[in-house]
Amino acid sequence: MEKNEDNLQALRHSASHIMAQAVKELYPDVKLAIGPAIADGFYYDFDKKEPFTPEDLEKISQKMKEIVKQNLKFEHYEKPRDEAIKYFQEKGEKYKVELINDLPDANMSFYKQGDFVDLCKGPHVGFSGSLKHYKLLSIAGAYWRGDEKRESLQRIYGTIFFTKEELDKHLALLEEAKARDHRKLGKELDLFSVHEETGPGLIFWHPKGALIRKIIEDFWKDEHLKNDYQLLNSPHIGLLDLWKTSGHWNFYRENMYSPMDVDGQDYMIKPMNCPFHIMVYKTHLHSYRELPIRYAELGTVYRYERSGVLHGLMRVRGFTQDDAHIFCRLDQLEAEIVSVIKFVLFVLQTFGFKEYEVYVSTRPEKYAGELEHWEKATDALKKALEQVGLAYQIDPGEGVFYGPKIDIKIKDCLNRSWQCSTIQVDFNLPEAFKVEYVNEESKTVQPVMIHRALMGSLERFFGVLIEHYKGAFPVWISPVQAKILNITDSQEEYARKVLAELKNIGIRAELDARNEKLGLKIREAQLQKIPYMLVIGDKEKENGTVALRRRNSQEQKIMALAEFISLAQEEIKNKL
RNA sequence: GCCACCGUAACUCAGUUGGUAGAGUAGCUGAUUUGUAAUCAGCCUGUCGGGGGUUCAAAUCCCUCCGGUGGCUCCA
Repeated sequence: MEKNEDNLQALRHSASHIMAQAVKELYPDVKLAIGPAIADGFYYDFDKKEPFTPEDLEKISQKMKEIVKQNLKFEHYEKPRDEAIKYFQEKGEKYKVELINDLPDANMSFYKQGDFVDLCKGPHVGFSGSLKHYKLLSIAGAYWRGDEKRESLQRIYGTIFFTKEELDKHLALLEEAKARDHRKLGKELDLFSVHEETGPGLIFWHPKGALIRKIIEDFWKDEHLKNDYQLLNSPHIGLLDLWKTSGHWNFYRENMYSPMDVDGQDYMIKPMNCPFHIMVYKTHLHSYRELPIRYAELGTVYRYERSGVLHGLMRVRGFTQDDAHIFCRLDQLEAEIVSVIKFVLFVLQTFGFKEYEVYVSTRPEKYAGELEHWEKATDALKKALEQVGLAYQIDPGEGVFYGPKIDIKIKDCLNRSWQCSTIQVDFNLPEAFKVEYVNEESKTVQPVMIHRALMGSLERFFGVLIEHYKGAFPVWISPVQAKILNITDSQEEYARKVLAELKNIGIRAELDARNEKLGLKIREAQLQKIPYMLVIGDKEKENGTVALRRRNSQEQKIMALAEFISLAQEEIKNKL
């Protein structure tokens, strides 16, 4: 059999059936839900009273082995729907009956291997004998049809490949992902923490993390000023009425915290920055000549997230968006979106992210504003993407309540994607807040608003950055760029001079002057993933040199201090 | 929020069928002045996540709350 992608899907789908067969043989009372192939494996959902244990997984895996050995044929056949319903009703498979009831076809497609029969449109591999290189990975809860009001099922995840090598490679990838986990590295590199005492989903940036954040923020602000944005700062709370006007109270309440009483008035902690930027805009009457007006802010927002979804820096309850709101004329919309897309790509590429997945999300069921506006805005987003030459997919119904959006997911070095950047068109807020400008004919007109975030949130972006680089940040971002390691006390004075000189020209350097052996100092600097280690012994002291060792090689290079400085400056300038 | 699992020293983890806790690292003290990934010795460290219960006795069993993990759902 050929080993192309489609066949891999068939292989995985078949593995899911074999797993279901094994489960049915071991636990006959289990009811079957669904079991598809997914991106890197397969799963099957079961309705079983007692929870599956890790030991069960082992048993199921063994049973699967037996089934594979029997080399059963996957047989395809069809049954008329009433017969199919009757068949599953008799077997007590209520989920299958429900599935059939929702299918339009007159005949139902079945697959059978050995005594195991499943409703399934296929395709499958020919024989169970091909299912050799699999592994069951985890047990998880899942709702029937993804609906939390319905039955809670147990899902078993697994993965399978055609060859042992591919399976091993995939398992190694999972290990590698564990080693890169930003929560683990965040602790090891002392970057951030969360505390039970302060509440989940609230991030504490430690000195090294906060320093990285400052570097990111400085870069961000400088680039925004270069790109004709103006920087704002707005408060963290505001009157509830504002959020009623904006529509958030109607459409976004489940993500907002409860109001707090201040002098008898209800205040909200902000989940978004947009209404505040509108306040600034509205302090003046604006001419069409001024547009587009671009307000940018690193705005910290708080949103209620269900406890089960919180995850390190990736999903939190308080975060800082690298937000901006652009007020422009309708005829400027497309060009403005184009320049935002270009800006996004520039920023992402600077941080080393070169691959993306782009989505255009269209109108959701709960929405504000007029249909005609939605269409215009969606159209502008698509056209802008086409103009920049970015391929995109449509995400139907996934837009925000006030307008359609472009989401750019970045792919990290393990090919995992993370949603960070977002560009959203909004006709609703200008209407709600009566945002205006004066046109050529001296008439007041409503501008269009674009909400956009390039990195999304500093927290998530930081998390992705940590995992992408495995904590070994490029020199320009590294909190400590150079560690000076003297061998004995007698070079300490020279080492201090080196330190002062590096600091003086803006290189972030530290001196490890402890009375320890060089091996230990190297080891610790290495574990902290510091890009430059500068060893200083008697020879270096006498000659005014440093012995450079980089974190990514064992090789040492002796050079004049001035030479190291220009080398480092060059790499920092080029954001390597 | 829901399902499952987990929560022992600052960190990583041991702790047999219930008999009130241990190892490495870190920290502190001292010795050592060391040339590219761990020098040696000594010392210190805990309401075993919180509360309640069962028991003569609970880190271990039960209940409950909090927090974490993997998913579901949702999202920057």
